Amino acid sequence: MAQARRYAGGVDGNRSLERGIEILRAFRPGVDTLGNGEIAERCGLPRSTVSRLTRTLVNSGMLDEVRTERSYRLAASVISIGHAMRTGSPVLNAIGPMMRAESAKRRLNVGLATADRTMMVYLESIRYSPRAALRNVVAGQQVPMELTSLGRAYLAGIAETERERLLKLFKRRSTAATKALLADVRRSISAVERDGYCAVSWQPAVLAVATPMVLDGVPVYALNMSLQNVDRSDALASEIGSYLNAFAAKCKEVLAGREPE
Amino acid sequence: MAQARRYAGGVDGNRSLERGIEILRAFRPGVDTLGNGEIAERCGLPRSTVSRLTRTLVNSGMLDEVRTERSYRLAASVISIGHAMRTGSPVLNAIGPMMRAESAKRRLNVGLATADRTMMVYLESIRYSPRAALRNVVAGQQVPMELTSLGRAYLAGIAETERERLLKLFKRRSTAATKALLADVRRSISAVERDGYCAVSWQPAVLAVATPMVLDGVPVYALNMSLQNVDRSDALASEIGSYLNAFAAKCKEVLAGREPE
DNA sequence: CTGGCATTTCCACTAAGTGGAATTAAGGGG
DNA sequence: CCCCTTAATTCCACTTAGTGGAAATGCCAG
Repeated sequence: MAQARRYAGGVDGNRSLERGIEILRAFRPGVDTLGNGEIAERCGLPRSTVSRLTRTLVNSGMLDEVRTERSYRLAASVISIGHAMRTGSPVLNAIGPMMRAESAKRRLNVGLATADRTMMVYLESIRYSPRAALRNVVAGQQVPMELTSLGRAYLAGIAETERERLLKLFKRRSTAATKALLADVRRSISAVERDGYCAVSWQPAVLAVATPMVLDGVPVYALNMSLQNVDRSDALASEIGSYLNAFAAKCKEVLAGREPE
Repeated sequence: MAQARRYAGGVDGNRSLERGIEILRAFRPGVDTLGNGEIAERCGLPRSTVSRLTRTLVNSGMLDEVRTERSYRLAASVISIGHAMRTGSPVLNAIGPMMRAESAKRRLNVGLATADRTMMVYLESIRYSPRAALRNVVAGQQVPMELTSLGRAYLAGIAETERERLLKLFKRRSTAATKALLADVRRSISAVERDGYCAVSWQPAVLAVATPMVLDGVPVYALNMSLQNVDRSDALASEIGSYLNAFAAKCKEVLAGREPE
């Protein structure tokens, strides 16, 4: 009744399109090919519907058909759209070069990310390495929001209602240690409010420190700096934190200055 | 009549999904934000329809709304899907590391691309630089098929019917020099058939040599090697061409060996 | 405050999409 | 080699979900 009618002639959106996007999203690192049956299961859609939608996606160039195994793979078009996204991102364009410089100057990794549902996705990640190794960019890589400094900084940066919505989702999906985890997340959020940054080591021997970037006209981003092969220490965290605060301030300045194009 | 009915209850696909994808595609490097009106014009769709579809794309996380200027931007989700594509590409996974090694060994740029409609899109591009500079990856970048060695190698690798279809499209869009250009394209295709590779310099002082990679179960790819700041010379082209032929052969071997997973 | 432009909502219409059932195609033993 | 299982695709009657013109709303500029 009060149940807002989804998918009538109007306000709510387009069902087929939503479903098609959901199919594309079903492909993630680790699932390189999917057959119609598997897609139907994962997305909760009737098989005949999936069959039609995947055909459309193939015709539109978003999926490649793997005839031999009756399955599909993401097509190269998706990376060209991804490239367009990076190219068109004013935030990345403005501070990408600054991130590179900062990484070299401070001798640590510098990353920029924003949210994709309950994950954080890197727009850029500059890995510092003395020999300037090649593998710097892992743009598009996702890390879990609730476990990472990036994610927690993001949570600290968004509106409260949205934050609570997300926290509920984590509660629902985390199987174990939920209570403790959520408390830890809230502690990180408080840290951001107090110090401007939060520090987390969700991967062994990696210390990561992140801060939110709240700007006009774009989603909330998070900046991080991280170091490998170190022990967590509050002194180190606060040193990196102060670098990060200074860097974030500089970035915001630049973005405020060049935004009004 | 004979006009195959598009968009009935079946065989041809889904109209809304196709349109939604077309909207995403309207964002390309150079067009960072688009309003509904502009989208409507570019995609040839009624404005009210675009309004609904963009809303859906926002809800699905593919577009970000820029309230201040009543327009949209590609959202970060698209790069996470792009990342999944690269992660799931068996070809890129297999030969990406080989490309890196080859680039270092031969001291030149090595690229891997495939087609997105009438453009070639890089899956990977290893730029050789003595100081191992950072900016190596331009994955997702597009270059015109008819003007590049990559594109012409690709054309040489695909089925003839498809090739002729594409050539007709070039004829239609090229404003000038069509005759000469098409002849040049055909010359390159013959070169591939004769020598295994073709050489083109569509950018000043860059010599690029490319060869097709025709494999089972995946689209046709093209590999290229290129050098900056050189004069075009047949001797140089044939030297690089022989490197490329050898490298491509090695790649095909590896791919044949590890395909049957 | 008013006029012009752009976007969104409304709404009657019906084509377009849906999904269960039937059909076809694809391996895998026997 | 052929049958049998399993999965994908096509059919088709149904009707909902999407459409697009027109009206309404919202937004700036002057």
